[in-house]
Amino acid sequence: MNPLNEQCACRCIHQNQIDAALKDDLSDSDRANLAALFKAMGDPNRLRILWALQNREMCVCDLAKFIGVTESAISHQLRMLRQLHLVANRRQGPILYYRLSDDHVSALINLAREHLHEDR
Amino acid sequence: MNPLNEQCACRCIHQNQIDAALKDDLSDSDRANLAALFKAMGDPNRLRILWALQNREMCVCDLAKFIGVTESAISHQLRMLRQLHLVANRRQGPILYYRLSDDHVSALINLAREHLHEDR
DNA sequence: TTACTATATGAGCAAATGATCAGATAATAA
DNA sequence: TTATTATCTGATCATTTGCTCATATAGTAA
Repeated sequence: MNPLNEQCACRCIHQNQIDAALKDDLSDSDRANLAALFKAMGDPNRLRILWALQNREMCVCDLAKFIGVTESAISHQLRMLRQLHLVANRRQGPILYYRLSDDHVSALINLAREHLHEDR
Repeated sequence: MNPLNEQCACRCIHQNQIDAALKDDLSDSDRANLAALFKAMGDPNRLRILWALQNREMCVCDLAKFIGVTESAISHQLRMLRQLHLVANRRQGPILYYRLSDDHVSALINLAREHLHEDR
């Protein structure tokens, strides 16, 4: 053992730190759900959709033209965003108007922008 | 034109909404950087790393054992997290101790957890 | 210098992702 | 009913991702 106690038997492990990390680790479901949420926001096109919906409702074909992909692609993306409760919609005749489902979405985006724009 | 003005020449577009969305759209770099940030947090293993680093510094081999992957895998992930300014490190001898680089990371995770756990 | 250890890097590959296309479904109107 | 329109779904495919393995680099000590 060296005096700093920085080494260990099996390839440098600080076992107490590992045990502590395991003890307050995220639950399986929290981990999966959190990752799914961030992953959903981690695609440029989905992020653009969310950003645009901060200021207005939009229908599928509006979003398709806005992003520049097929309506099918938008519909697939909106399904994911719906399942994660990031967007909600209302029907008016044959048209579905999409909006952000709550304030957390905007808050997350703006917090992330703060991180990006902070001085270093 | 129907009375609700819900239709349009080319497949249901509300052109004014699209124009407005384009006008206040994210810049290319903001969009890319924001998406990269969320995408980085959108992987279960990277999220576990960030979560663990909220409460303690950890070295590469600690994290490898904690997550259950090779040190190489951890090193690759930490490089990404470093480049996005999500983690920082300090060297003590041959060992690099990693930590969260600022409070935004925790804030983002906790805000996302609020979203997940809210009543619906 | 050499030996040893912690971390980083590049190649390669299986799995996941995000798009398109074709076709299904749901709502409106004739 | 049928026709039309908006949206959704499933199949498919090129690209991206995240891992492991082998190797390179950097720091410490003899």
